[in-house]
Amino acid sequence: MDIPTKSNRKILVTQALPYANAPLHLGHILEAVQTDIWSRFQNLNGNQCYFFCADDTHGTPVMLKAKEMAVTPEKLINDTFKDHKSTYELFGINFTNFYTTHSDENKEYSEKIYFEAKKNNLISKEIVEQLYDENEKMFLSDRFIKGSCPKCNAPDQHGDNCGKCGASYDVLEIKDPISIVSGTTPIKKKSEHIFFDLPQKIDVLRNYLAKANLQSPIKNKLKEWLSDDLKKWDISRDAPYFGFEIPDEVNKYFYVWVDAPIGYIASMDNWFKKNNINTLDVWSKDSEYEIYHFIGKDIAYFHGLFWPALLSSANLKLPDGIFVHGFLTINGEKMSKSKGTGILAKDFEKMSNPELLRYYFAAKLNDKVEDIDLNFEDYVQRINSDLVGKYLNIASRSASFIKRNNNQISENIDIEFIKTLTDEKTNIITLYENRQYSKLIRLVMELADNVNKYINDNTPWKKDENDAVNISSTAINAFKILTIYLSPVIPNLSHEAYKFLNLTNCSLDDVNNTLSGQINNYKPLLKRLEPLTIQEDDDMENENLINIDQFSAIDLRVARILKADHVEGADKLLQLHLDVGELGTRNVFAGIKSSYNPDELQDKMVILVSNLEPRKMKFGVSDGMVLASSNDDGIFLISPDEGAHAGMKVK
RNA sequence: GGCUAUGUAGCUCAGAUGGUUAGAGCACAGCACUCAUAACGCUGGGGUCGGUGGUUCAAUUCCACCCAUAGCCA
Repeated sequence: MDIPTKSNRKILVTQALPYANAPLHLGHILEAVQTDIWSRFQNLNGNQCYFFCADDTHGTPVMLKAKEMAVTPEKLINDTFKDHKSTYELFGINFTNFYTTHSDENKEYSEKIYFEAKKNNLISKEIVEQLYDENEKMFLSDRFIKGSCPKCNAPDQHGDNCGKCGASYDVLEIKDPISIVSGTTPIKKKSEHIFFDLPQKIDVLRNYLAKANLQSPIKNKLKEWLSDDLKKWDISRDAPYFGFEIPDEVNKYFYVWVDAPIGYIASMDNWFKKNNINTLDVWSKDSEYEIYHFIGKDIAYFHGLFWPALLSSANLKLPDGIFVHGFLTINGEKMSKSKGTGILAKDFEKMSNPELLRYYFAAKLNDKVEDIDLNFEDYVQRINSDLVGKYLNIASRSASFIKRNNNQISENIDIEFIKTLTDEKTNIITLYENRQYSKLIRLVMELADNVNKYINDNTPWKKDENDAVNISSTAINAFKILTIYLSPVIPNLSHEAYKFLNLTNCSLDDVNNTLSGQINNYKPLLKRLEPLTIQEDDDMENENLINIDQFSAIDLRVARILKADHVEGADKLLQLHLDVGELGTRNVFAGIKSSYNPDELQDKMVILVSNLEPRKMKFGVSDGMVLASSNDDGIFLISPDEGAHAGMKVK
């Protein structure tokens, strides 16, 4: 499906909202760069394009993360907001507005859309039975449950499917379920949930699929989902839940996936209000705006089905297109914190210039749903040979001749040669428009090769000064054109290049103008890169600083070992019965068998982490942890000085 | 387990709706140049296009199965 190429289009783009429980990683940046390049290109090409985003702040993971950090969810999302915003700035992401889903605007639009859906008979209620954590007084979604597979009995399996035998099951069927949140055994409990009647929207969705600008694999996937049994969508969560309360209900909250996409509208509304644009006009069915969402393949379901259905239920405009990209891998590996391959976006700055990562991503991005690999060796080669060796080299090698001419550009240039570059403008536009950035980069670099060849063939160093200046001026004009072509990808470098050329920001139309007057002395805009290494994080300790509240959250107690026993079948464990004074007695399994005999432990005083979540083990539940220091030499229990008695707090 | 996508030179990727010797950039080798950040230019080596079988006069391109990777579903 072709995007219209008329000019003066009004376009709104969004990227997926980053979740507010963690810093951004490079995968977030991949999407931001893809979207930002597209948005910058649209403006470069004379359209009005606005780019909106927000932090996605609601839901259980934020709530639990805040609890873990011993702060309020509001504090967590405020801090994360600042962090996300500054990280995006580092990579030159040029949002029109970066907002938050925890906002008045979002509440307003969530309620508005919900009421419309209700008015249109799309809302119903059903009783749902779920696992419930009595300790935390909360219902548990599948991801917060572990237990044994009901088919093969494999222990420690996730809520809805078994990693051992591949079986899938309802979370209620899992054997010996444990709440990951509290470590206790949940009970089954019923409660009323609110549902959105997705099946009623099937024709709308079919029609949408036929008309919208979607990549064919995504279209097929959505079709497949549509022809499966569409079920009603559970849009409520019971308290406690960090989110918006559902109006006219008691203790019911909107599921985060309801108000997250509505956050696109809220972010726009927040900015529109200050700029005299009517949000409902923009989102009306006969809107003059085009709306596109850039997302990762993991959330195609929500954006392709739920979101249009939700919008349609409130009679709003459906997005003109959804552009889906694949995941980012690093040096061929999936990003994973434990393997150390999940690079935080902020840490990348310590390794290399973020602007150059934009170029690298552009050189690999296309309109497909394929994963993209960031390979460090490839990255260095690519930057050095493309940007330094080809593109910037044109300016570098031409500038010296112009300098001898008092930096005066000649207007007597090789028009025919310049035409070979300006002739590519429509191709450049098409490639940007269709998000075929990798082809675009290849094309621009081919042009840069041609310019270098042109200089080589014309040997200005062998010519008299007049000819040399003409040849070099031709090359500098070519450099200007290439700079304009690349400017959505490398805005900062382009800006520096414009300064060298004595230009202010250029639009795509400016490729047809020739330079005149003086330019400035050329200073290398980029040095060749050395091979990249993942830095051992010097700031690691800083990053991991905890505050006093977090430390206070750990309840350390002096405990006396009443009795220690061997545990049958355990290689490393001893079972300890502890007297913890006012807290009573505790059963703890400690991995100290290699260094201690049970009888030498009797009456020994130790330090207990008393509020550690209980851990269910094969041999029973371990309720706490005793502190010990260890290395290859052995394990050494930590004891208080004489005089301390069981139950005393340690701080 | 079912379905989908991907698998092309050391690396990153184009491409072929089946048809003479499969392409580019980088890396590598040789030559040349000296304006430029040991940059640039020219030439060259390098691939049985994931594997096996089938359809066909002809397949890397179509079909089946298999393997690897990614994803979706139950």
